[in-house]
Amino acid sequence: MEFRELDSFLMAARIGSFRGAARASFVSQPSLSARIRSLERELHTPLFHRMGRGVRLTEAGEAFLPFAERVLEFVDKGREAVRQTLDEQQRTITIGSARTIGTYMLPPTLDRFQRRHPQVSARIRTGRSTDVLAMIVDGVVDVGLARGLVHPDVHSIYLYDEEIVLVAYPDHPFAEKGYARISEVARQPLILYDPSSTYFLLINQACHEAGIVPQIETTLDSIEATKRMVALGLGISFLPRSAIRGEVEMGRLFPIGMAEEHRVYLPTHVLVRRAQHYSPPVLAFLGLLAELHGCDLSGVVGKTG
Amino acid sequence: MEFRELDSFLMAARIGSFRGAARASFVSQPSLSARIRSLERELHTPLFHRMGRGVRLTEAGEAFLPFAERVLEFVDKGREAVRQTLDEQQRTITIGSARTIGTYMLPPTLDRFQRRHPQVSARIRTGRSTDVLAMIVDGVVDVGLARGLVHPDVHSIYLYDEEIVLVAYPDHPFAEKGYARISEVARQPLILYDPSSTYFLLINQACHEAGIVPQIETTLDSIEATKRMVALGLGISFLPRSAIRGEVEMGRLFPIGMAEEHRVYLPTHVLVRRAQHYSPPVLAFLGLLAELHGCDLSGVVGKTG
DNA sequence: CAAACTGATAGGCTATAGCTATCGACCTCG
DNA sequence: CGAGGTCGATAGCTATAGCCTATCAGTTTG
Repeated sequence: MEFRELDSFLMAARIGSFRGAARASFVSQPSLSARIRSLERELHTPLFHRMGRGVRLTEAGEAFLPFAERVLEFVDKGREAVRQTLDEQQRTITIGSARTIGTYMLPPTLDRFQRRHPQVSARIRTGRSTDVLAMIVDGVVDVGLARGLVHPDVHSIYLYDEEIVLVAYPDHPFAEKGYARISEVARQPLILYDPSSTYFLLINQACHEAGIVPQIETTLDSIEATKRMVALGLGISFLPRSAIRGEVEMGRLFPIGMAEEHRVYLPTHVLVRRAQHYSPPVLAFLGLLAELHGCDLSGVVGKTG
Repeated sequence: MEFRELDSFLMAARIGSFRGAARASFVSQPSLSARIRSLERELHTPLFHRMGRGVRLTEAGEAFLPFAERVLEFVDKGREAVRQTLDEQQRTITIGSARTIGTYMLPPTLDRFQRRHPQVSARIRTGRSTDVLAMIVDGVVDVGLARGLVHPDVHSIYLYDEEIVLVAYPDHPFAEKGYARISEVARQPLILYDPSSTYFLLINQACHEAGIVPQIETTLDSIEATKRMVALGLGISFLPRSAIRGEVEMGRLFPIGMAEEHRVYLPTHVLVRRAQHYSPPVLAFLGLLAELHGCDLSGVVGKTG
């Protein structure tokens, strides 16, 4: 069965004549006759009564008609669905962001992006780095901001290191000194958030390498809540430097310096699904990131030109 | 767009590899690739991400998938609908019959038909001759039994003449004589049925030709009721000979002879829609009629062999 | 690092869908 | 009643679209 056969069938049924249908379909009458004949042969029954003047549907033709119509109707709907998807792709970008990693970097970046591409609307989903990877793999989001993760279907491009700094309240002894040694940290009550996150893992790792066992007083699930608890003097914490800028300026939190070898860095990567084609908003967003952080995207978007 | 393209698209989407889909579709991998490429070109967008190993649907492909599925689904349903129609055509015949003309001839004919073709079920619709013609034209019935009518799309084949006989009750003076003259009929109260039927028209015509004005006492809409009224002695009537056989044998009605030139004959024809192909039951029914009445069907069914 | 996958590409063959020209049947109109 | 204008079917030709095999380039895997 061929679409042109269905087309000719419907046209002939509507017009009531092969010649007329052929004229309307811009084919010769023998061609249209052949199409109908082919369809009839496939269905093992005539679809039209050929009379002196014009043709008339047989019962079988009458029965087939609505299905032929719906077939072509669904082809049209499919075309339209693809068209809409493309349209939407031109105007939307969906970004997945790990909370610690992308949350404080994303707003200014996004602000800049939307200034440059005002017609593009962005949707943000947050989660842990592994969740972001899953979102990328599942196609739920177009790009992800997370720590570097290895997956055969995902490109992971390094952007920058987020420094995790020791933070105390302004009256804390560390704040007065302005720095602390790692051994001293072990004796202080620590407030950390999201024990399943990369951030948590890195801090534990750093402590372990320094041979100390941190005294974890509290864990909670929000950076903002952690900042407030530190500000209230309930303990000290490790937090991303970009997350505490405002509080430091207002004098409510105080960053504590540490020896070079004990500094903790959280690497931020941008993740995209391996594909040949990326939508214009995705390409623009990746371009902006490359521009801001000086990273190399040639291995990702350079593949097809 | 072509069906084989949709087929290949669905297969590749399901299997996740062009090579595998090609194997499953019994075509070469380049052919399947070409089909997909053609579809993508028509939709102005890639439908698959080609990765090192296998392929993965793009968003557009994901959007198109359900429509492609439904298109093929409706093709199948259309095929099935045609198949069912054919099946039913093999087992059913729908007959339209004019009440006066076919009612008393039809039951024995149909009985004979069903004895010969026990698997065929028959549906009967009744009406006046003009109604039967309309049923034929509309395709509501396969064959019609009516008076001969002219319509460009309808074959009308003469079967036999139904004699309309004068009928009286056994004690009537005509019955004692056994015959009557047309002038005598004019002085008798007449009971006729269905003033819009061909039967009524013919009787009026016969009276007019004989120069008499019939004294129509009663008209009603049923032959059976007419027979009962005649039997009760309320008047005399003209009725089809085949319609009164039973009552005559039982001595409740008496047929009155008339002069040759005043006899009324109602010609019975079989009507079929002009078509090249008739279902086996229709052909069998027409064949039975030809056999019973010795008529010639070569102009109807002989067209295609 | 070789072997075994993946899909893309090139070249050649062939089946087919299209065309024009014509035929036979039917209807219409002078 | 015959000429002309419909109708769909048929025949013969041609261009092309779709298929195949062979091969290439890249990726994954043992």
